[in-house]
Amino acid sequence: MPELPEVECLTRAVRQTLEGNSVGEVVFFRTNLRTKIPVQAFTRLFRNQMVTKVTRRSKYMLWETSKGTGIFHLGMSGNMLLFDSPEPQLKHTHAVFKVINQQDPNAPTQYLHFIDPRRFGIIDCSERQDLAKHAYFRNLGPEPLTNDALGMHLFAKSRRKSQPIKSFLMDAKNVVGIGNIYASEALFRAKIHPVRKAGSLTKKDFSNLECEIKQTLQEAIASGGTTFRDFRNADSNPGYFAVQLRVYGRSKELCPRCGHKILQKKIAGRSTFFCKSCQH
DNA sequence: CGTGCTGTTGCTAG
DNA sequence: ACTAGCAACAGCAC
Repeated sequence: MPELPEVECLTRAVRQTLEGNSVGEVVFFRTNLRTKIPVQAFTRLFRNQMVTKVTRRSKYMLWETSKGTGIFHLGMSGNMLLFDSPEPQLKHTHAVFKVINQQDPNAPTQYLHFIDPRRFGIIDCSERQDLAKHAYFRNLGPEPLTNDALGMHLFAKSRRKSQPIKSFLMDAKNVVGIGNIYASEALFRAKIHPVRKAGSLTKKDFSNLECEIKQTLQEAIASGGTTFRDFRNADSNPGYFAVQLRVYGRSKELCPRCGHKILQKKIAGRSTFFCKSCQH
């Protein structure tokens, strides 16, 4: 499930399936997810329209047609899976999209299922051209993987902030896509203590952190790409990739770098894992 | 059986 | 202005 690497891999899989094809019927089994699904508008946007682009911004997946953009978010437990059947195959299936294969009309019809047990996900759409100004996106910080001045940006934004660096990293106004797991992981790798005041970090700290954030996310995407390539497989079940997490979920185990015990502590209500002997 | 956690994020209250 | 806390929900470990 969905931190940025999971959303990125799922977006790539959906891109393979959907780009250049169109969505046929859409069936909604429930319309009250985190927000109300605009069924009418959504149908107008996709009926007999080719999906020209499938992209990711932050943890949102976007499906573009000439009429507008479908906006999807997986929340905490969302997933998309491809099946040969239009009937729900799993509990908590909220929507099914028929995929019209333009290239090969003889190929068996496939159906993209949207599943989300905790219903914290979003299915929405917009007709506007300047999507960046949409309420979902207008306050978002830069993408961590493609921004080449990420360290400097974070340094500038963090001046005079007393907030713990971990919370600062998880705030999408500063940088998107760093969730609870990868915040602990990136800070461990950068040897920075999670409760340090964001404003106390130096330029050098942030340039180091930039590298570790990028590597952590990229490794997760690389390892997820293989597990996820085939998402027409109910076993590609919601669950994190088989990346080795170095500290997350490993309290009381030994630090892989120095052998001290890994600690767990709540920061802003979220479990945080770190090694107090090698993170300063 | 409860009870307390869990991937997100936008709103509220201090 | 900043920051912590909470709510929306199902499922799972204990």
